[in-house]
Amino acid sequence: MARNETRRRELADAGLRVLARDGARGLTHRAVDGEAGTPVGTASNYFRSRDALVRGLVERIYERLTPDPEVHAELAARTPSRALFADYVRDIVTRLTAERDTTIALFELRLEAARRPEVAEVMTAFQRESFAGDVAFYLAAGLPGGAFEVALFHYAIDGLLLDRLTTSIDPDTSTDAVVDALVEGLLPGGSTA
Amino acid sequence: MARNETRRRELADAGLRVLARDGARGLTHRAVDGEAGTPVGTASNYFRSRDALVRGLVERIYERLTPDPEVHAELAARTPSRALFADYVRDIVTRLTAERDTTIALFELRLEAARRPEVAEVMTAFQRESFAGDVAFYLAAGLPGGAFEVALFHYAIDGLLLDRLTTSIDPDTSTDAVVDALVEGLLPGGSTA
DNA sequence: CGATAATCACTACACCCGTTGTGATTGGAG
DNA sequence: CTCCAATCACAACGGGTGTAGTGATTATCG
Repeated sequence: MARNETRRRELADAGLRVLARDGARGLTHRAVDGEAGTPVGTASNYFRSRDALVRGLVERIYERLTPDPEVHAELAARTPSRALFADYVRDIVTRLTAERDTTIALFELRLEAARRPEVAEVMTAFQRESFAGDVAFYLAAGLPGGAFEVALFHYAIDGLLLDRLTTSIDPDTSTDAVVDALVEGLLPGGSTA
Repeated sequence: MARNETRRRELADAGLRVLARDGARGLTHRAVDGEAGTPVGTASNYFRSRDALVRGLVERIYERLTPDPEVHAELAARTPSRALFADYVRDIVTRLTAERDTTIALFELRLEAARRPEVAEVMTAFQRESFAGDVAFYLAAGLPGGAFEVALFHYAIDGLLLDRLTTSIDPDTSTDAVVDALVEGLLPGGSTA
């Protein structure tokens, strides 16, 4: 009997929903079964321990958040420019805001990584890869600077997402306007209004 | 017998340490007692339920993170300028980085606020107040713009702190350099290198 | 100084969780 | 078709957790 990867994914997705909705405290084997609609014990069969469950969730996030190659290709085909990069950033923000559960779960796992080295390991790999991709795109767009500038964007966007997904200090401001302002300010060579 | 506020604070501080070290999952009455060195049952006496405990932690954070009036006054006495604001931001980042436990606990509570309205209430009050203070300082420094620009800083700095306190994408870059670049870019009227 | 009320240490209970084990079921290889 | 190995559903247990309750202690006030 083949390893049932589909069901494993479903369970992991259910786990991410639970993690987003109920927090680390609510993430239990039984809760995952409840969310996935599987009989009690199923999650426990697929992820033999709670650590294994968390690791499974990180790997699933890794799978879900790697950028869509189509969108990526489409963007890469366009003429490199400042506006192109703005679109790139906006796409990321839109996607992560839409996938609220995944993004909140991601924040939970980042905090978990601060405590558990094994989680940190998978997490670091994911972040580094994602970061490297962003830098590559940035350079391909012919923009000045490099890793340092992209890191600035990462910080700002993480903070923006956290604000948007939790208690916001400025809920009335359009998210796009914020992204535009960030691109304007953090990209070298911007207007200085 | 008077309400023992000192002990209540000690318990809350212990709770914040536990929350930072073990996460929401590890935050239990008994763990708080263990951390505080008080007999089992003490935390449960002071915070009658787990919800009450969490609320107590938020209130304690509120207490601990309100800016030091001395430092604030000292800064306010200086000539308003771009460099002054940079120092202001740097002070905040330094303080929050040093108080690692508190800051991580704060992130935990922000995620918790996304789930529990009662936590969100206290959290919103705290953030709004802190934000208003920053805006006031920003305006007093005679800098162009206002709430919108300060919000940008908030996002960027939250993201920076999260990066610094968990798995960093760019651990070798100096935090001060990042802050400088943010001030340079996000403050209207900066150089455009 | 005595009354009073809250703190404090400690106990007890019901509940839930992680983990492990055990047959029944299932689908593919020989 | 037959056998085999992995999946699956389910049960059980040891441990930890939230919560409430109970006297003893102690500080404060009339």
